[in-house]
Amino acid sequence: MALHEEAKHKELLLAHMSAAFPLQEKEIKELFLLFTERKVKRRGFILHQGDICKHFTFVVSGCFKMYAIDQAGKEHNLEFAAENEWVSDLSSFYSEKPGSVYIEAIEPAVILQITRPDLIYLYANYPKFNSTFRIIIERKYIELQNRVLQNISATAEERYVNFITQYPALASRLPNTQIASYLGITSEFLSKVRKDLAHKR
Amino acid sequence: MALHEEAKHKELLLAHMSAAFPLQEKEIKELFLLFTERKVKRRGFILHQGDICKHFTFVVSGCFKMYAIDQAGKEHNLEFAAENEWVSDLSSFYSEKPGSVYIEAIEPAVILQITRPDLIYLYANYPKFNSTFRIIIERKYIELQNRVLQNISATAEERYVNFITQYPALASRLPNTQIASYLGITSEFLSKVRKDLAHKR
DNA sequence: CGCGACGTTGATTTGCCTCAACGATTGTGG
DNA sequence: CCACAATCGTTGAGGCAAATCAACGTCGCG
Repeated sequence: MALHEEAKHKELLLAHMSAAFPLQEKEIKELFLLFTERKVKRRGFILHQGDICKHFTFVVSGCFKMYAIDQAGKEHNLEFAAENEWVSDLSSFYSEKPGSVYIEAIEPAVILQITRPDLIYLYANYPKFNSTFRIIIERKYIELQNRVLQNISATAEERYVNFITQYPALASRLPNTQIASYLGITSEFLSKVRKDLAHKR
Repeated sequence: MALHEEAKHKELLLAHMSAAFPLQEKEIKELFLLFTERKVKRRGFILHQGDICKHFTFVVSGCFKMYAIDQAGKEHNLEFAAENEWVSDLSSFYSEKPGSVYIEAIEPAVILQITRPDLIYLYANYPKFNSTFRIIIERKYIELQNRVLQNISATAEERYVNFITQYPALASRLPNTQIASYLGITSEFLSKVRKDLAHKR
């Protein structure tokens, strides 16, 4: 991979990170130094169940799913992460204990990763990163809370319509099986829901 | 209310806030200055649907529920918050737009609140508070993620057992109707679930 | 004391799952 | 690049989990 490509990818990260709180030259330099680029093939894993999550990951291109597998062997999608999004098993990352989820590429992907010690170094030496990551988490928290509300109050059809409305880009590139798993329904039932919706117009 | 009582309450806040990152004298002084104590009666609201959420709230004693009401008029509990927990409609608090949830006291409560401008002042002048609140949100995020996983993968019975196991103190002081609303099931069905569980032993 | 919230039960209905089967895509290894 | 395999989307029959509606006794609070 050409070096200038990696530079371009880090520019994407920079644009994302400086949106809320613009970074200074020194901070940018550290940022570029501490994030490492990595390519991941389709079906490649960046985290297995039982692993300790060692990286905080920014997705440059491609798409990931984070999921758990239940006793019956079924996958349950907790989260998708495409370009310009963050993905990691926060629970394992901060506790440094083995986690219970998988993170797998749905499409070939390019990512930028930082390790826990390096992130802590950033937090300690450049307080601004505390604000930046605080806001990143806050946004994700608000998203999750809306999802919980949907889960406890809406029907499968309502959740599906909400999903394709809220994430049209994701909806068009993901197989319906993955969306069904995210919504907490079977793919067969999603198929029926889609049929009913098509019939309504 | 005696002043020394308010002081005791703020000590509770301080203990909570300095657990991860110990605070210095100057920071503690500001903390005590910017948080305001308030008493709330049972059934009292600290936030109505349509209001802009102006405060970040720390619960000293008592218990709150945060919920939304759907088109059919039914309540759906998003969150409980008892002693030593935080509650606020983050979405509205940060966007400064009207929110869609209620926050209501289930028990008579004492709270400590900080306004958005004062919190931003803290963030700007004492970077440590960014770390502190980042961690508070991270913990809540991890909790929420586990809840989503439960919602999309577990039965009502499993979710109930998990709830009383994970939050025994809450489970014993909340009416079952409120727990049912939190779990996303009807109170009638929760009653049946409890009967089945009792029968199992 | 009386009223409203609470917990429970039963009958019925509905939303969603399970299992099985099928063509249509898609991706991949040879 | 093709051929085969795997995944995907869909349909249908049957079953189960959970909602709905109605009714009732209890309890705590005002």
